[in-house]
Amino acid sequence: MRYPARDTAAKHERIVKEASRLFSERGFENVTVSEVMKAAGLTHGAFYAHFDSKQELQEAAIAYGQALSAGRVRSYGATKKGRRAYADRYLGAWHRDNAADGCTMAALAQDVARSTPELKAAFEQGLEEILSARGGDRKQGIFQTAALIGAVVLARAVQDPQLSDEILESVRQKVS
Amino acid sequence: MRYPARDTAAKHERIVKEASRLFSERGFENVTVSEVMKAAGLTHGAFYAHFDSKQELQEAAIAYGQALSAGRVRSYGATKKGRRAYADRYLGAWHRDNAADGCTMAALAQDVARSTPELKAAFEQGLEEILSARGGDRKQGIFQTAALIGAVVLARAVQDPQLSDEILESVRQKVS
DNA sequence: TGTACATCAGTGAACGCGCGTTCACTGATGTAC
DNA sequence: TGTACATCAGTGAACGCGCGTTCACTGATGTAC
Repeated sequence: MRYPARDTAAKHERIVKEASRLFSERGFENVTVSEVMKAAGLTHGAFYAHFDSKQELQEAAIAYGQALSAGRVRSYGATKKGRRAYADRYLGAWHRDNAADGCTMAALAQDVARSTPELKAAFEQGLEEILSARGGDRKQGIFQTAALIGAVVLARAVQDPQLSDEILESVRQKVS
Repeated sequence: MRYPARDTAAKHERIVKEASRLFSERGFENVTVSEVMKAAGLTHGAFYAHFDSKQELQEAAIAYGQALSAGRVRSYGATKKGRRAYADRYLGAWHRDNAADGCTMAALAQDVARSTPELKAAFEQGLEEILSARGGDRKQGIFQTAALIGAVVLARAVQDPQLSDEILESVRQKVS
């Protein structure tokens, strides 16, 4: 049947949103098109009415996730205080334990690094928006962003919860 | 045929070594058992004479790669000068462009984060060895390690070579 | 305004390919006597 | 020392499963007249 036209855009965004969450949680390769569509409340066949390929969905998901991150940075404000508060939140246990709703870069940067130029371009555009939203010195922004990402990536990759906490806490203390 | 017994251990290590290189370059999911065995000069069927599963190979590869990294850190020395030289090398274009022969953490930390406790344990043990080999203040070591990893991960994930260089250079300047 | 028809998002079965894993087989090596 | 035999790393074909993608079909919606 033909479905209400104005619902289509909403469904499209729901697919992208669920893809972003699932990819962030498990990586591109460990999430199937069917899973994404199911999470969006549809069947897998309809996927190709929205995207040409899984690869294209990955691009949309990265762009979406990066835009969310940029919005979050912006909401903290481009001040010293704002950046401090953002860093503390970023380095918190909640963020470490909820990759699906966390920073796209901390979840998928290595997957992006191995992928296509298009995907890297979407990632890069998001990074630039984040750096701009953050304000302050650009070099310092890059440095701090790298430290935050590295900290969360490490904290998620170790087995011992105490060491994981120690990593987050150490970077929280040292990051300006 | 029965093959020379003393060659077996060498072949086993060759499999692990090639697995470590290929996994670092393309991630666990994008490398097949056949590819690893071919790189080691064998056919895929023989794989199961060495390992119970691909998962077990991943564990061996992470342990191997982390041990290599620890050795590299150790070779630079646990001094301020040594750490400085190590950081400069780590943040160089060569390392960014040669993930196969680079730091396991910068290549596979996110894959490990999504994987089994066994894999995380192997990763963690390597990290502890690296921190110990690095010497100096532990918190500072953790912070610097996070910044280095984050920088290389970001530099590999962006599309524009100039931005990639800028990321490495910024972190090189800011890292103590 | 009412009617006929084209559209196209969505469904669910099916296809084809690649991957991890298994298995029957090989034959040089090491061991028992 | 020589001979018979068990071993087991390695080979390559095969299996089975899951995934991305395709496709024939549906039927409410929007449009032409």
